[in-house]
Amino acid sequence: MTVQAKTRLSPAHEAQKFFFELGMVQRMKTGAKLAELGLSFSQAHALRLLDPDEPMPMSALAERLFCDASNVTGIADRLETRGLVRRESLAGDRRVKALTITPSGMKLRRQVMELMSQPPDAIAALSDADQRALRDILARAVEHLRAAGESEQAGSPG
Amino acid sequence: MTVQAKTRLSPAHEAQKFFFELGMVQRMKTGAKLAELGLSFSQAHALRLLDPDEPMPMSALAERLFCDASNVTGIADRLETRGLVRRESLAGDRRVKALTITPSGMKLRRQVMELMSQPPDAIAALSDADQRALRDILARAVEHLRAAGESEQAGSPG
DNA sequence: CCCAAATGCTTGAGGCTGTCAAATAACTAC
DNA sequence: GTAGTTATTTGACAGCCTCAAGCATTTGGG
Repeated sequence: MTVQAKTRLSPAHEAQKFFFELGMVQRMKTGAKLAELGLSFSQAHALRLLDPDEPMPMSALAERLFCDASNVTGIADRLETRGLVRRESLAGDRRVKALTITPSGMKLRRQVMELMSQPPDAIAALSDADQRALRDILARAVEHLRAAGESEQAGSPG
Repeated sequence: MTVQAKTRLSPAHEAQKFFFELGMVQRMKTGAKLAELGLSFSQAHALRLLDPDEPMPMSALAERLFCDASNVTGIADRLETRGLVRRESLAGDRRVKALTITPSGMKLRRQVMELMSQPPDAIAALSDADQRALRDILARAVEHLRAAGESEQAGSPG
């Protein structure tokens, strides 16, 4: 018979609920803005991951996109068709094809970066103190993420 | 020439970056767990949105899924084929078909709820104080979300 | 040197999500 | 009761995603 019968969720669970809701809305909104640029979420994300100064092998992109290599073929096809990206066979190993951003790809990429790094209104509307606190807490969470990722690579993959 | 040359991003922008990264990883992980249950993300989300005690018209579900009504037809088809859900024509208006969860759908729904409301490891690993602070800040953010949503419904829709 | 295994990408089949436009059925209002 | 509206479905189309199979290239053992 505690007082908190109404909210029987743990703070982490409640946070997760809010996190999910904010993420959902944000995904819809950026999705719509990306559609105006003629890009799907995956295409935009791929464009963002490509380093303008360093061609990236398609397999490396697949890894960063957490998806199958065969999937990247299609995504690269569409980006290349639109002239945003070029396939270049690596000199050292002619099997690997590295993706290079073209000038027009660079231009679009800048728009995508701008658009996707914009915090959602709900976060922009928070007080300065809240924004800082949120940033710090999420930074710590991401740190845990990386720590877990590394121990997974090395030790017992549990 | 301020000191913060290293991190030239605003707190909100940095928060957004971390938020995106955490969301991305979480999506992958829950996606994998859902796949083990034979559910796609959309199917799981739909199952979650269905109130066990209150059949929901397909159009209402479409609205909550932020997608076209014709899309819900397919999702409902797949859920119904697996016996998780039933279409029931509304007594008052035989055009609308409301979705009801079947007993086996209820069972799976409970698993989905459990699975998707679980906070990601990165958040579970935070201190109690951080978890509470995160919950409170995100709660305020969600409040802004709702406020914006309501003013959008009523006032000038931008 | 040559063949086998490994590697990087592509292709094809198949399933899911999503959109739009058109069709159908049922309700509402004049 | 006829015209217009509304809820769902269908069909066409495109993208994402996976798996298995195929092809070219590289690597390594004999």
